[in-house]
Amino acid sequence: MADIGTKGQILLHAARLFGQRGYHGTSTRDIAESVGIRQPSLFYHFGSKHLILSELIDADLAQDAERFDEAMALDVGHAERFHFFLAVTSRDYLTLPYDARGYYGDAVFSEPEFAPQRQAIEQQHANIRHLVERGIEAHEFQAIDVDFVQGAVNGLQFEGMRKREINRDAPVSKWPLQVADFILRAILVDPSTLADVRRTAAELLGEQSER
Amino acid sequence: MADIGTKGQILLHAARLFGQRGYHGTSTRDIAESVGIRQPSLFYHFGSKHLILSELIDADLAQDAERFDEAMALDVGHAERFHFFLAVTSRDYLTLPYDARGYYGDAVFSEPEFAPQRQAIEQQHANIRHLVERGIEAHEFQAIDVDFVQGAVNGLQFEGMRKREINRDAPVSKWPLQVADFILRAILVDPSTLADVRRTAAELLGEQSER
DNA sequence: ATTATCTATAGATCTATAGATAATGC
DNA sequence: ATTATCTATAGATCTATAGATAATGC
Repeated sequence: MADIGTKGQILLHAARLFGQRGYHGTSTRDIAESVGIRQPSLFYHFGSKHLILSELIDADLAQDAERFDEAMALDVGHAERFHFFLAVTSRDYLTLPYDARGYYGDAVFSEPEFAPQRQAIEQQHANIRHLVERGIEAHEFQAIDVDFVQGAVNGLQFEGMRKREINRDAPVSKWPLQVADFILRAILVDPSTLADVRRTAAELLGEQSER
Repeated sequence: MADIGTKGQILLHAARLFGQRGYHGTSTRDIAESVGIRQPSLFYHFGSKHLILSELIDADLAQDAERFDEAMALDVGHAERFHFFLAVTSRDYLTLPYDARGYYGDAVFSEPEFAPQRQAIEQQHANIRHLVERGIEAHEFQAIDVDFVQGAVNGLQFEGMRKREINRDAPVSKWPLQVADFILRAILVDPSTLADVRRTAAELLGEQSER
């Protein structure tokens, strides 16, 4: 285990506490106590409480954007591309060193301090809609409401984070492929092709470094 | 519009604010100002802040339990029963006079004051698993992980509430059937039967009073 | 000199209680 | 008498700043 320093410790403990109790349910004193320092010492590393959350989210969003580019660069069918994207992002969310549960779900994002993050989240949603639209155009996916599918993806990814937080021992390793399978089966024109799609996408997933 | 009295106004405004900013992000002063009374006047109607949230949740959970009993009493196949249950509960969540978004998603539920609600939520999850298990035994549903399906149902229902809160003008009326269709298509042994399942279930839904 | 912590505390909240006040209903 | 509000405020937070202190590195 690498030494992540006090700043890293703050991010780690803040992420866990925000996930468990929400942003407003966690005080800077809670975070400091968890890290083992005094409350004002936090402000040496972060200018304000909301910058702790911003830094956590920005890391997640940057990774999501990278995963979209990776998926777009793949020379495979739209079903395989979307399956890979869903599985890899679901896995990312569950394996991040700083746990992301409670972030997006937390209503705190409607506050003005987080306007830049809201914009990045909207970009991510547009990326998902784009993947689904291409699949529909290629007649691999049903002519389904792309906004609905984007919402379903969101809902399932949040739920994965929530479940992990509630039970740390849950068999999280199965979740990413379950999410990808579930969504693809629901939208594929021919669900019987799912086994093939899954095989190809799972290979791509295996090649990915888990970070 | 019926006169709901000050207590009803408090529930209405608190529900909206909890949904927008979370429980800890909403002060009793915020609620009182929204209603148009002074902050201490809230405590004439509710003994404490957390009793406002408890009352809101209890109403939702009681309705969910009723819907499960209704679904179990139907003399139809397991696919139709589950489709009906998903559509009707999704619709309930979106048409409640006191809006439920942010409640379950809010991490506040892990706090000790809400232990009774946690127990009722766990019962609701067990009900969903029961519906899926019966469908698997009857070979109408694939041999899918019932815990995963329960989580997917949760994730989609939360997402519906979230989307409504963000955009009040969103075409919410389509969402309940979209959720039911999406989940059924993903778990049915033979997805080509979905159109028939949907027809039967949608009729049952139409017979239901929207409350 | 720089880095990273600490103690002390300002000033702004927050929930909840005490007790006064006014209106309604017997 | 009961119901529903109000003003005033206690007492417990919360975020953030000021300024002291100690350790490390030139």
